[in-house]
Amino acid sequence: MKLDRALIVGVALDLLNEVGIDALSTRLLAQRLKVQQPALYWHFKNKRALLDAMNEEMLKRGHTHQMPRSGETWQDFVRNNAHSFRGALVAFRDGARVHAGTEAEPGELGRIEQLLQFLGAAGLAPDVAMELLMSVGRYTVGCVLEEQADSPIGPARGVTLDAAATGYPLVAAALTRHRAGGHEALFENGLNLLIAGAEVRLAKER
Amino acid sequence: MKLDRALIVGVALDLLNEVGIDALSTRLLAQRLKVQQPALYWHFKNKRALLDAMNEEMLKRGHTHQMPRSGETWQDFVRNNAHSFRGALVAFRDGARVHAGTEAEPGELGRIEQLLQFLGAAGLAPDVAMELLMSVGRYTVGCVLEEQADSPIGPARGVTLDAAATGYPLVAAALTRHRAGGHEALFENGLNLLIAGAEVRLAKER
DNA sequence: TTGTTAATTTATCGTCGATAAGGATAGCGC
DNA sequence: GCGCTATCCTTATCGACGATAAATTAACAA
Repeated sequence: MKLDRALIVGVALDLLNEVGIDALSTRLLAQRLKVQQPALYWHFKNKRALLDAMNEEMLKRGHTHQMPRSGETWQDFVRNNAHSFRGALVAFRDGARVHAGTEAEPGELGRIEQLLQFLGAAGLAPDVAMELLMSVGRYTVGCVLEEQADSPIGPARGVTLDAAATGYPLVAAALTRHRAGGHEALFENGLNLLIAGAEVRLAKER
Repeated sequence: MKLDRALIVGVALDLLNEVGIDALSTRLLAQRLKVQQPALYWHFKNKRALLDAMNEEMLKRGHTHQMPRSGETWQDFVRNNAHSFRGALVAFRDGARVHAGTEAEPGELGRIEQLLQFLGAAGLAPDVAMELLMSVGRYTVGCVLEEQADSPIGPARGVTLDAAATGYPLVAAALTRHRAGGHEALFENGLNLLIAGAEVRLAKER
């Protein structure tokens, strides 16, 4: 079987889900590809480049809602866009850590220009819109990073936390409410705060 | 010179600022301490434990505003608290990456209980207050992570980005506005969105 | 058939985190 | 003062990692 970048990235993503980013070595990946380790360096100049490509593929597969759809309000777009981004990161083990290591490339500028245009039509000045998008992006990465950080295996952590919360009634109350919604609900909540905050800023500036 | 945990952590933090987290090896640290590398393993069971201790010290030094001060509104507290947290992370090179690797320890529960009590007095239900605090925390980590990610050396990146933005008037406009405030203003902006969002949620639930 | 380019293997480097085993040092009962 | 013990550090070494150099094979054009 002949190698190429797409195949390597695909298998690397599979492997990422199996072993996590800390155990994802070039040697293990090469073994899975039935190839010697240095072969990878023909297709990628170093591991960082491979991880960048994995990040790109991850987003390409999962981040489907990059542009506003027809009839979408700006609030809905920001919300859907953020969920799409989060979904892409959550879809892979340690997805957020893979993403966080990459440097924001230019080339996305055309898309961003269109977004600023869309949000501008709704009354958001370019800088305000940009700030909102960046805030949501950073919030999203922060959320998924923490979400994927805990519980190497098993939900033991949650139990321990609940037990420790005994004696702290308010914390306990808040925790049980959280347990219901899970990570996604928690994410949605902060996202709503950001959007609501942008709404009042928009209302004030009119 | 005799070693102890505090000395090791202190020198490790100095070294972190000099070389960054990727080059911070146990060997380099040991050399700086005029000691052989395995000596560190008497005081810390592994490197993870050392990084945890560095994180703890980092927050202890910089995160000074953990509890509300007298006369502080809940909005001011959340804002000040977040700035204090951010300040602690920004104070060290790769501070956010050091922090992001650590797992949220229990033991902070007592403090959180007090915070929920304080925010509760302002009308925020325990779960709402908790969600706000967590959202702000994750947003903060996401922000600093990205802020510390770019520009290994020099502001070359900003220039390249500006150049690339030519032809995208809205992006260019937003960028120049950002250049003025820098990372801190950008952080403050998203923080204000979160707080404003929480305000409207509070107003609605009354 | 020969020459050339692309793709991979073999061999090896230097560095890393970590462990095992032993030596040194200091305190302390006796 | 002697020996016991716990603490703290050194020496030696391991296996795994990312990466490079050089030799080798495969593919294909002239």
